[in-house]
Amino acid sequence: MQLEAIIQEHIQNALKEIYNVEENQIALQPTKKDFEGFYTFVTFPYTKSLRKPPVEIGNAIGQYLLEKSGIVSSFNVVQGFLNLSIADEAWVKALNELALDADFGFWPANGKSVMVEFSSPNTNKPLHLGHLRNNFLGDSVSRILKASGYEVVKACLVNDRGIHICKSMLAYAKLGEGETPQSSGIKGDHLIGKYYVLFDKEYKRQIEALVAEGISKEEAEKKAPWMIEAQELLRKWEQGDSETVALWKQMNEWVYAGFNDTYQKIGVSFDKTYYESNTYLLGKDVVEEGLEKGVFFRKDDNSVWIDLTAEGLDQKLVLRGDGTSVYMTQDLGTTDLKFQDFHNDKSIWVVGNEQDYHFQVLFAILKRLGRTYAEGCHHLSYGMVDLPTGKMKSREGTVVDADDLIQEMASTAETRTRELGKIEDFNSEEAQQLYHTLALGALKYFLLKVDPKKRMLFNPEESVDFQGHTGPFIQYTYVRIRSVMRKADQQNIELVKAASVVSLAKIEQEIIFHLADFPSKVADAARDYSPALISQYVYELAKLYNHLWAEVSVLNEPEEALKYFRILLSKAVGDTIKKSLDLMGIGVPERM
RNA sequence: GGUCCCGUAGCUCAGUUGGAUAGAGCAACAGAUUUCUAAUCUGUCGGUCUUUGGUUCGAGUCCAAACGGGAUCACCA
Repeated sequence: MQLEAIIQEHIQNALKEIYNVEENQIALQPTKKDFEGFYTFVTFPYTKSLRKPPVEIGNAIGQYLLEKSGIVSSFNVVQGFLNLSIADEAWVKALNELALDADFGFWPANGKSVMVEFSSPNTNKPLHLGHLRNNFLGDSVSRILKASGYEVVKACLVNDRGIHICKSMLAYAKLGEGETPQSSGIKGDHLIGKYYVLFDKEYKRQIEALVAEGISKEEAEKKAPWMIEAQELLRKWEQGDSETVALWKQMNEWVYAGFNDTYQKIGVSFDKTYYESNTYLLGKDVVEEGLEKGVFFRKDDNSVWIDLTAEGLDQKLVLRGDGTSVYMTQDLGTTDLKFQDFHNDKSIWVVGNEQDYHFQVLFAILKRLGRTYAEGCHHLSYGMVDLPTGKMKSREGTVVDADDLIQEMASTAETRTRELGKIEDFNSEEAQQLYHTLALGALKYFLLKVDPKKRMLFNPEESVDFQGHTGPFIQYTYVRIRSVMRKADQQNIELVKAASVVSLAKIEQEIIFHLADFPSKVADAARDYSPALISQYVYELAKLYNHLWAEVSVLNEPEEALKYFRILLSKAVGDTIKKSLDLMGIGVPERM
């Protein structure tokens, strides 16, 4: 049983026995650094009902805990704050319980399932920094939900059709001259992205030319020859024109080869992939259903709408007058499909905050339609990643490309590692593996440590660091621990329960206190869909351990019992760091 | 203009759901290595928590308004 739970139970009993008050929610908080103790119970809320001064209540409960709890070693009362210190035997007992439990921090299956949809790339351009935030968030949230007891389905909806794809196709057909990833040596997704940029360049030139002839900009955007041709291409694709479809398939193959490479590099995978080319016609039956139920209505031009003004939203189009789909139509269809496929209790969409409104509307419609799964739907909205130079735009080529960035980080890791010269016995493959682990650790940690809903600024010059509050800092702490564990192993020291005779330093108590908090942190992170909570937790843990490291020695401790205790403590910290980083999709090296 | 999100140290961010004297990292400066990995540790410097009201024993946290930044309000996806 957890220390916190034990104390809470005793406080409950104390309130009952001393004041005859039944209280089922006892809130404890960590004691502030400047005060003596670990757990603090605030008595202010009880002063009114008990009609006693806060200090008196604190003293009475403190005295009770001291006598009856068996784990409170001393207490002090400051104003209405009852601060409790814990006996060393209780700390050691807590460590013994958590250190030897391989599943510590993970919650048992709760019988519920959740789908996390993320990544959802467009097939006309390679992944950039913004996509990385999406991918890392989705992957990490999936891991966190799994650790908290859910069965998780990771889904990806590939946006593989539409006018944007046709733009790349058109530019390629006009200018490609048969270029292939093989012939050019360019990665497939980058090759397609190149033609997307080329389209945009030419398109802009055509607009300017038309404007120069006196046509309005708006008109020019519609009348530019390449735009007309791209739209023609889309029509042909929808009609199944064999030549168009063949080109589309060819270019898709290249893009997927490129994507798979990147996904593998960043360690992201999916359980189910949906392709929009298969699902874009779905949803029309939902529109029919909505019309029958009177949820939707038809306007004179035959278009179908929903009126959501009662929910504080607007009227929203769900089907065009000519009977063709819009984004919302498709999403209604795919959401039904996803539910039919997996019957998930919850469904999470990891999508940027520019689509907040879309999801508000989608969820409102699902409720109106009486979908049973509507309650479990959640949009995990995250802010953009901005550059010092402004926004990233694929069309204009002003993006931080994902592959380039990872490459750059790996070479920074290499430079740094070489300077330190600690892995000279590594072979080339081992070294490359290490640089990759460090590069991704730094990048993932950097993108995940910030609250998802905040937009973040990425300064390539200084943002991603290897020192301080970073992934490599935490990886380094793990490496130190592994070094100790290897040496302990060489000395044939077995990992056993620590004896309770040892007298602990404050920092050792603090570490156990922090370790004991891990399971509830996992639960919090799952509840809030926030990897940032895990990142804060593991950073704090690494800092505490480094503090211990500077203060005492593990293996050179002369007192045997204390030495074994510290080895066990080190193991527990190492395991918890590894688990935490794994929840963020970050790997740990043995040495660095 | 309507709606939503954000505003904390020079910079990047925490702040455990309303608790004590608001914390980290970076940057700057000063120290620590005969000892388990110094990608580390210790210290100094740095604050009108955007502003003004309100709620109460108590507000960075909750409510209202204003100001500043962003997103969105397409028969694009």
